[in-house]
Amino acid sequence: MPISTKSRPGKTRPSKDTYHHGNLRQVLIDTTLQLIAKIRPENVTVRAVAKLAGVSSGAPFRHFPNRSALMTAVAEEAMLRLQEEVASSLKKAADKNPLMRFRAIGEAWIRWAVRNPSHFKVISDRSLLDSDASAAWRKRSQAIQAEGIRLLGEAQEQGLLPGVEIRYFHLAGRALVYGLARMYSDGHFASFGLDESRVDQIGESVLDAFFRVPVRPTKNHVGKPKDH
Amino acid sequence: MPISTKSRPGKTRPSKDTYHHGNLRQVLIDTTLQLIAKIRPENVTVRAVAKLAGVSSGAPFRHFPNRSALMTAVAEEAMLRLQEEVASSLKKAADKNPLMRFRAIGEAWIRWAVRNPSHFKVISDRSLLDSDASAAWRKRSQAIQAEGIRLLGEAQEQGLLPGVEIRYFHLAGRALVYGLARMYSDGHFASFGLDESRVDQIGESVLDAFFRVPVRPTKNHVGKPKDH
DNA sequence: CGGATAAAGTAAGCACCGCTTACATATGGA
DNA sequence: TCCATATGTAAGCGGTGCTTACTTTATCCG
Repeated sequence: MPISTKSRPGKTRPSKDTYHHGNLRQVLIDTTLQLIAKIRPENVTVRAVAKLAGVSSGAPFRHFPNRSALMTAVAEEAMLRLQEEVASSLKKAADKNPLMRFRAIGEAWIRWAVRNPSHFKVISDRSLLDSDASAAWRKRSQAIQAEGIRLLGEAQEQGLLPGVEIRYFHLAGRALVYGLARMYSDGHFASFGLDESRVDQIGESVLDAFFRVPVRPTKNHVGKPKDH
Repeated sequence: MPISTKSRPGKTRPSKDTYHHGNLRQVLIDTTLQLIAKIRPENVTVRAVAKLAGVSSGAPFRHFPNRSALMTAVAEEAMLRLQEEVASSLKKAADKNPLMRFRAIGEAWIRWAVRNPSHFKVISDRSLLDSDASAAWRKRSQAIQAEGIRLLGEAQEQGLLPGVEIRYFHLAGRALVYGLARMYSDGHFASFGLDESRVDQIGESVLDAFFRVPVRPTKNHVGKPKDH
């Protein structure tokens, strides 16, 4: 079980002693996440969210103009967490070369997608979201992109990427990481003979392949079975 | 406009002069594709398909047990086309080395996804499909996988992939291509500053980056504006 | 304070959805 | 020829997103 269901940014006091809820907006967001952890996000209904939150089926529409807006609010939280994960990953890799720090972004991406499957689902399936999403959403997403491109520029200056167009190398990295996370999320792993519980190690190996890190002969591929 | 809407495998004679339709099953599949070309597949309703095909809203359920089964039938056609595209791509690359033939599979994948967006959409969003899809579907998919791994094995024997684990190199290639196609399909290109009409050339450049093909100095990046 | 006003809840209902049931019609084999 | 079967229709069930009309509560200002 991911920790997604625990509320975070808001206080989430679902005390419904009074007629007015007090903090229904945040409670609805958290409740939606709770449901996405159990059933596919496209099957989450506003009515079910309202019921679980203990309000009438019309109440959510006082806080969100429509279902997509609710999902978009969830996506905003998701993107915030991704940005945090990326920042923490970059801090850990501060001493490494720019190419490896670029890789650290990819690792953070995969780690985030795996540990927050509910968040990832709602972000990756944009049909659930408002057509032009929120400004905050776009900003965070683009900040991560910009950092990646900056790092690749540094790498090229240091001669780490001879003859490579960084614009497309960046896009390739993004597509790689996004594609892998989505394959995991969509349950494609089984048809590739992959063990879902080893997704972290698989992610590392895939990045090794992308960055052409030579196979380490004594690499321990056992790994812990699961931690949840 | 993609050619997806043109019927192919069936004769598709939607003549509804008689009470009985004659070939409703195939007509429904083609009609579904027509609709997916216009609206998101998750918004395609059975009722709308039935109406467009000129039958009652209950008629489709004589041919498909549920909506997912209809979508799965569309996906089967899609996978058939993908396999054809891969086969043709491999035939053209017959004289090249195994690594470049592996790349040719990826090129076919992207080309297929771009030219048959309706098909791609229905295949990539597995939540629309029956949980365990069809046997034919899985078989075709796995045949393509097997060919890719075989080619990488050959490449390694010829020393073209020193120190790379082919299992993960294969997975990386698949994730790369799938991720790029999905980014295109989901409209992520705009937020990456990419021109959707140049997707073919972008795909080539991304594969260049993945395979570390050096930048060709005189590469003409102008290209035609659009052909549709 | 206290009362107007706005915010935020409820209940009921609309059109549409996937899917089922009961019935009507056509087809093809004995 | 006749009837079993395949395949269409019409009507309807429960569930959906969302709206409307109404009710209750919080807030703010004279």
